[in-house]
Amino acid sequence: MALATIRDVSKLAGVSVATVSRVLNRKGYVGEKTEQNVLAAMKALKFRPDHTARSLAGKGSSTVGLMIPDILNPFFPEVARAIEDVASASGFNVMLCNTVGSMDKERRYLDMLASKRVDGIIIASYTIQPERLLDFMDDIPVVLIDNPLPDYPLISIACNNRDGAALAVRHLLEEGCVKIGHIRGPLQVTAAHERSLGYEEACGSAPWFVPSLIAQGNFHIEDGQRAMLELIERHPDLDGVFAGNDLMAIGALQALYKLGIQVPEQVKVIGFDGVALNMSVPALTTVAQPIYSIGALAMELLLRLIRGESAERKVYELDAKLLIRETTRKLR
Amino acid sequence: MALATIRDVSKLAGVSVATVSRVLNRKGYVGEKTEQNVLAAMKALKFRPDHTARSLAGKGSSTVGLMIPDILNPFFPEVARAIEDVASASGFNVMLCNTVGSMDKERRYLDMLASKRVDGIIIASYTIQPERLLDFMDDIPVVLIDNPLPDYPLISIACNNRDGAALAVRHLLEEGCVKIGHIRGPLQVTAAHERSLGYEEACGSAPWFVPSLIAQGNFHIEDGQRAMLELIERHPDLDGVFAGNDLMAIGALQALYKLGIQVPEQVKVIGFDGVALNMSVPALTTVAQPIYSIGALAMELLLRLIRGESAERKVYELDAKLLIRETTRKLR
DNA sequence: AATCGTTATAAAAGCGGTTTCATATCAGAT
DNA sequence: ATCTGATATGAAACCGCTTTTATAACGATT
Repeated sequence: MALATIRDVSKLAGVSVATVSRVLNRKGYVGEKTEQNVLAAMKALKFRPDHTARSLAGKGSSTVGLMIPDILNPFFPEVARAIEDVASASGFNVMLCNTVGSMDKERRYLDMLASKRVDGIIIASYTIQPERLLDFMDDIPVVLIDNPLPDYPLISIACNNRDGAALAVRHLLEEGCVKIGHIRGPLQVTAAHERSLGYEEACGSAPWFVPSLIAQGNFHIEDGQRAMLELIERHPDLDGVFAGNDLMAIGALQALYKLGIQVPEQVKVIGFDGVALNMSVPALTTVAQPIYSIGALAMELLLRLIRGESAERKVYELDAKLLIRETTRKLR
Repeated sequence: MALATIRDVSKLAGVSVATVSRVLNRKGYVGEKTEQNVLAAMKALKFRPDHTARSLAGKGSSTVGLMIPDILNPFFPEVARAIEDVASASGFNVMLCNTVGSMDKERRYLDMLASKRVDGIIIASYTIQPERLLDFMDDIPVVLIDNPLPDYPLISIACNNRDGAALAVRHLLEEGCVKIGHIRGPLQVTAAHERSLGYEEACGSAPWFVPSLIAQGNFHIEDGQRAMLELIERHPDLDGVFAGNDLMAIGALQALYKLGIQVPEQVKVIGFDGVALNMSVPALTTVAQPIYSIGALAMELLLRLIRGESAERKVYELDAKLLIRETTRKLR
């Protein structure tokens, strides 16, 4: 059974297609009885309007694109979840675009999304070129997440990385640390940079501070392991570590475990992100980004843009908050 | 600047729209010189064909739907990643549908996907009704993952849960365990059931076996914690635990940590799934599903169906494999 | 010289909706 | 009795692309 069209319905109901369309969209005048007939015909034929045709005819596609660098990074599923929740509540679908950080895939996806006439795009990217974006935005609204471009007239959502980082370091200080190292993220990522600024803000002027207390990694678990080993070698008297993200903090934890160093007794560890799954043992203290809120806000603002409502083009900054668990403070 | 249409191009190139379409699709006769003209016109107008119109006119949408219960469960991002990789390599897009396990959302999404004329659907669901699915499959090819429906003529991909579970328990036995508990997953999930069958297969006839060695949970970390506490209370002499998935194994680990019980010295723990991120300390021994392969195979088979190529409608079972890490065997 | 298969292109008919415009009815106002 | 505005409905154009059908030119066959 091929799917029924609006014309089939109109025939069965003995009305014109225009009338069926009106019923479909609850728009324009339709007689009480006519409406009933049409509705009945639809039911009888299992009519399901063709979105494709509908968007061709000028309505939107009710679809938004979500471009992220890597769905395996637990941060992004949570963002995706929020976006999907908000989108779905407004009758929108989400097209998933995993760019694996490749600029080429990014470009191809952008083209593809435009071809598919998506109504809007949410992008998390460390490599996107602002000019390409601005080109696009004439036709399709865009919202950026995670990595803002403050100097361009576009909407970005991110958390206050600098303040969050300072929060983390101050917590370590309050818990009694007197020599705190930092495992910072990739140099080109703004968020990583901001977090290291927060670290320096909180302890850069301490008498014990030296630049060699900072190691570097690419946000992966293995980087955290390696960096932790480096730090301990350089500073055996280290008693606190602030990692630029949770994954590297986990890596640090694993390295300390292998070295036989007790956490939190000998060294305290704090991460950044607060990804939903709290899987480590002992449980990782961290600075939690409001990940879900970031995603939800991004989608809400995108919806505003899509509907042509006003929305200020600026960087929306959300606060991170301290989540004290077991790697900085002994239980009981 | 509104986007250029095929008519704009035809006008600029001084040919008919049919010719432009032929150039676009490399199909039918087109003169050498004409083609050059058309190509030039396309470039000049930044022409980008409208996928919407194209699919209305009978071509596919080059889009597949991916329905999963929860993107926050780390199993699914990995599946999604695989599916996206394969899809994207063949010029397909993926529509993300997070059902949060709700049958209602499932139904709505299925409708939506059909309305959008997706070319195929990959579904992971514990609640889907086979009849609805069969209805659909006349129009749209479907591939199931994770939770097979063996009694229906459709393609499912899953791992051999029973053998994998037996593998896990035998590993514990080999490592010297003499009393092994099991934290099983949700009763209605086939995979969880299969895994508990594997457990019983491997040790159900051991002299020490009693049914109270089996606790139950819903695949979440907290369930693992609670179940572990139950088991230890019932059997203080327990020295091994096989959890039905990694999340519950992590929960078990956390519970043991709080009880001050050493892992793996006093109690050994093994999980199931092998999700990409190995975050626990000590690192979790587990039975790894070939998650990426499951996703990739699902998408490959779906592509075959879409292209009308032959594909056997059966359950494709992939082997799980033991991943020995630190929760069952002391390092060095 | 008549016939035929290739090659090259255009005109037009969809695909399944939306929307504009025209037409018709009917109740109330004048 | 006529006019007017609200209510109802249908015919047809249109969205941007694909595809079928028609037409024409051309070299090769017979």
